[in-house]
Amino acid sequence: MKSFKFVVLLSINNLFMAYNPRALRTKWQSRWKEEQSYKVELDTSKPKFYVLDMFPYPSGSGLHVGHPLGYVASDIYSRYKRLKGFNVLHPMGFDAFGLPAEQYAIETGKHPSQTTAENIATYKRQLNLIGLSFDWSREVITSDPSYYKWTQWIFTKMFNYCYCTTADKAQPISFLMEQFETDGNLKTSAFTDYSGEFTAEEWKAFSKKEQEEILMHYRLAFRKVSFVNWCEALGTVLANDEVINGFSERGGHPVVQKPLLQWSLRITAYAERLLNSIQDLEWSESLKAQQENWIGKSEGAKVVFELAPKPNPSNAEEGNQTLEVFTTRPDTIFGVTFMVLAPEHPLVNQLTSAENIERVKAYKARAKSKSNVDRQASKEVSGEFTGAYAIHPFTGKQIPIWISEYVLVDYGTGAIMAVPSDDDRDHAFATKFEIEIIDICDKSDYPDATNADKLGKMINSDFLNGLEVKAAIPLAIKYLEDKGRGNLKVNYKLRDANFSRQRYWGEPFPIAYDQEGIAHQLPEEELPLELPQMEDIKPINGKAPLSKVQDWKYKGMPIDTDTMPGNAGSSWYFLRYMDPNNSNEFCSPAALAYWQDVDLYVGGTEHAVGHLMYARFWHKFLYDLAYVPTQEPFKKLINQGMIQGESAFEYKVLGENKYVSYNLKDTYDTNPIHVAIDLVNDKGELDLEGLKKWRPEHANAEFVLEDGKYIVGHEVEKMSKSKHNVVSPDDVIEQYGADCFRMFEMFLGPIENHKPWQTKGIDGVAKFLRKTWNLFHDTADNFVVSDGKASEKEMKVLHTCIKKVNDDVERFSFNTCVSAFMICVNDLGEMKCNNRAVLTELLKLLSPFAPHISEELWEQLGHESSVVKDVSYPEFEEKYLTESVINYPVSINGKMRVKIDLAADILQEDAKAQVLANAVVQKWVEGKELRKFIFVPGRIVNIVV
RNA sequence: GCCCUGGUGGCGGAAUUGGUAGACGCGCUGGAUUCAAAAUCCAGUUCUUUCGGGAGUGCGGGUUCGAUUCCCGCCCGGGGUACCA
Repeated sequence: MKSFKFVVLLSINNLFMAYNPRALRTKWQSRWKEEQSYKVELDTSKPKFYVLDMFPYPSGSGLHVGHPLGYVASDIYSRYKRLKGFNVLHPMGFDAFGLPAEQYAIETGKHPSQTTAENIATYKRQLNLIGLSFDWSREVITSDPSYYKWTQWIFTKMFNYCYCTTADKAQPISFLMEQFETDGNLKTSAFTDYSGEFTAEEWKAFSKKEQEEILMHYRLAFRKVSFVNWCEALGTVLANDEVINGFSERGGHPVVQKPLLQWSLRITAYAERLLNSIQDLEWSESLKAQQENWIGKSEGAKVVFELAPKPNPSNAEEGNQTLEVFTTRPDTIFGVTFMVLAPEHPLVNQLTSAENIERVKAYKARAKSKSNVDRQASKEVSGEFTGAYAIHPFTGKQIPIWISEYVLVDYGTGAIMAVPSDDDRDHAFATKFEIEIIDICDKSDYPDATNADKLGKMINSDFLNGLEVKAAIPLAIKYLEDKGRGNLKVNYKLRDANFSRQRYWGEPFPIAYDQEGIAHQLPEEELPLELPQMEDIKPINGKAPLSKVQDWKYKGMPIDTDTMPGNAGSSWYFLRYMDPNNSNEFCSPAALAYWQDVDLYVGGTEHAVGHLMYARFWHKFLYDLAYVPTQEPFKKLINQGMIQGESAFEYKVLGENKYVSYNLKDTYDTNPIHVAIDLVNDKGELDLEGLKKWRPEHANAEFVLEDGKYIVGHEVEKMSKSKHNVVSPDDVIEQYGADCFRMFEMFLGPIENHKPWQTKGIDGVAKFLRKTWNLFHDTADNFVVSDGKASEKEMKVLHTCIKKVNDDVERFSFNTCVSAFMICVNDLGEMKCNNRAVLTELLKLLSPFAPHISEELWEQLGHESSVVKDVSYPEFEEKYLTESVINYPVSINGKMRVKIDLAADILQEDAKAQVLANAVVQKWVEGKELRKFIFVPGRIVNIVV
C-alpha cells in the first residue's frame, strides 16, 4: 500500500517536473504575449534589420506543415539578428482579397468578409502555436479600408503619371499636357503605345474627350480594350487557370475571348530598369533568370514595308499605307518571300481584297473562338492569303501578305517579315502554302547549327554577300536607317499588366465617369472608397457585381464597377509594415528613412515572376516620386522548397465492393483511390476500422489482405485537401511540442529543397530536446547545475558549436545547425557536463531555434531576464579551439592510409621525417621511389611514390 | 525545344576555398536493462573481400600529388516557359 502511493507520487511529480513541451508552450507563449516581447519600435540607436515572409492568402483549409518551413527559417534568422543587437522588423499580415473567398461565398452564401475574418483567425492561432516572433501590432490586412485607402492612393498616382524615357522616370501627366500645348506630341519622349502624331494646334483643337483618349495612351494606369475569358453559361469572366482547353473548369461550359474596356498598368515602361537592376539583387540565379526571361529583351530592327497599291483603291489615301515589322534578323531581308500579320492586326480588314474577304473573315472568326492558350498550344500550320502585297524595300519585289495564328498581335508590331530559309515556322508555312524559299545564309561551315544560333555566311543578299551573320546584322540596320526604311529596335516580351477584375472581393477603383465617359479620379480626401456591403455578390448579366449597387456614384457620376486584382494589395504591403497605423500617409518618411527596404525575404518560387515583378515595379514607381528611398524593395531573397504530401491509396476492384492490398493489386483489375493519410501507420498498414468510420461505404466491403494486413500504396504529390494527404502542424505540435516541430522542419534538409513530409525522423529531434533538458536535471528530475570553472574540453565542445551555428545561420543552412546542436549536447552529455557557464551560453545559442525550452531553462537558471530578447549572442573565441597537436590524415598516392599526430606548428621538413618514420607509411613506401611529399599545414599529408 | 535546378548508403541528408566521402538523424542488426513490452543505454551498419585489400558520390572522358567539388561530352528526375519574329 505504501509503495503504491510512492509510485503515484513519483509519476505525478514527473508529470510536473519532467520536460513537458505542452506546458512550456502555453506558459511562455502567453508570457511573451503579455510582455509584448516581440514589439518593435523605430530606434535609431540600433541598426535595423527587416525580415519578411511572403504574404499569405488565408485559405479556408488553414496551414499545413509545408507553410511553416519558411516561417520557421525566417523566425530563427530574426531571433538570431535580435540577439546580435539589431532592431528587427519581423511582421505578418494577410493578403485577404481574392477569388477563393468570393467563390466560396457564391457557393455557400457566406459573405467573404466573414469567411476571410474566420480564416485569418485560424491562421493567426496556428502561427502563434509555432512560437513565431511576429510583432502583431503591425498586422496588415489588404481588405481593411485603412489599408486599401493607400492602395487606391497609389493607383491614382499611377493614373496621374506617365513615363519619360529621357529622364528615365515617371513624370506627372500635367507636365505632358504642357508639352502638348507647346509642341504637340512631336517632341515628347514620353513612353506610349500611341502611334499618331499631332501638333500643338491640333492638340488644342481636339475635344476634351479626344484629348483624354490620347492621354490614356500615356498614363501608367490606363484603360484599354483587352480580352477576358468569358463564359456565357456561368455568366462570368474566368481566370486563366479556370479555363481548360477552351472550357470552364467548373461545369465544362464553352469559354470565348471577349473584348472589354479594362484597366492596365504600364509595367512595360519599366522593362529596362526592371531588367538592369536584377543584377544587384542577392537572389538565386534561377530566380533572376526567370525574371530576365519574363522580361524577354531582344534586340533587332524595325523595318517599314510600303504596301503595293490595290488594283482598285476605294479611296486615294490607301496607296500610301505602310506595314511595320520587328525582326531580330534584319540581315535576312533578302530572303523575305512573304509577310504574315496576326489575325487581329488592325490593317487586315482594309488590306484584304474583295475576292479573299470571305475566307479571311472565316479564319479570323476561327481564331477568335479559341482561347489564347489553345491557339498557342496547337502546332498546326494554318493561314489565309489577304490578296494584298507589300514592296521589298531593297529589291522592289511584290511580297504576298498572309494572316496566321502563329503571329501574335501583342508582340512586336503584330506583323512579321517571313524568311522561310532561316526560320523554322516560316519554313513550315512556306512549305504548306507553296511559297518561294530563297537561300540567303550558307551554313555549311556550321553543320550542327540551328536557325536560332544565328550562324552562317550571307549569300544571294546583294551588299551583304560574304559577311558572317554577326557582321551582317549591324550593316543591314545601318542600310535601313540610311534609306529611311527602319532602325535599331529593342523589344520586350513583358506585357502591360491587366488590372481589372469583374469581381466583388477586391479594391474598388476610385474613378468615376462623366457624361462623355471621361475618367476622373476621386479627390484624395474621398479615399478610401469603401467596398459597398452587398448581400448577393454574384455577377449579373455578365456585368461586374458592383453594377448592381444602386447608388454606386460620386456626385452623380457612376463609379467604375471593376475591382483591383489580388496583386494590387500585395505589391506594396512590405512598406506599410514600417508604419502600419498611419492615417495621414501610406508610410511616414521617417519610418522609410529608418527601415529602408527588406533585408531578407523568404517565400516560395511560385511568386518568382508575378508578385516579385509587380512589387518591384510599384516600388520603382514610388521611388521615382521620391516616396521611397531605395530602387529595389527586396535585397536578399531565399526560396523555401515545397513540402509535398505522401498520399496513400487503396485499390478497389472494378465493379465490386472489394479492396485489395497493395502487393496483390496486379492480380485484379483495380482502381487506386486516395485514403486519408492519418489512417495509415509507419509500416503502411491501413486502419480498417477507422476507414469504415471515415467512409461508410467501406462498412460492408470485402478486404483482400496480405499477412492479415491491408497495405496501402504511396505516392508523393502536392499537399492538398482533395488528395487527403494534408498534415496539420497543430497535430504535430500537440504530440511533440513547438520546439520539436520547429527543429524538425529545419532538420529535414536544405531550406530550398522540395521534399515529402515524413515524420520518420522526428523522434531524433525529440530525443535531442530531452537530452538537452537532462543536462540541467538529474535522473529524478531535480534541477542540478554546477558552478565551477568549465574544463577546456567542455569549452572546446561549446565553442565548436558556437562557431558552426553562427556560420551556418549566416548562410541559411539550418539543417546543419540542428546537427551541430545534437553533436554538442551528445558530447556534453557524455562528459556529464552540467556547468553553469557552459549551459548558459548553450541556451543563448539555442533560443532562436527552440525558444520555449530555452526560456524555461533560462528561468530555472535563476534569470529574471528573457533569453529571447535580453541577452546578446555568444561570442566565438578561437582560443578554445586551438590545438597544440593536429591529427593529420596521411595519403599515399591520394588514398588515406593512416593518421599521425603532428605538432600544430611543425615545419614541412620535420613533418616529412616524422611521417616517413611511421610504420604504416613505411609499409607502403618500402622499395618504391619517393616522388613527392605534399604537406598542407592543418589539412593533409600526401606522399607520391 | 529553350532556361533553371538536382542526381552521394536502406532513407532524409553532411562534406563552406580542390584536401580523411557518408557528419547528424531515421531505420535495421546484436547486446544491456525488464516477468514482458515501451522507453533508455551500449556496440555495429556504403558495397565487396581469399581480411592483405579492392571498388565507390548518375554515366564516359579530362585536368591535378589529390575531384562529390573544376573542364568537356552524355543519361535521368524536378521546376519554369513556349509559335516571342
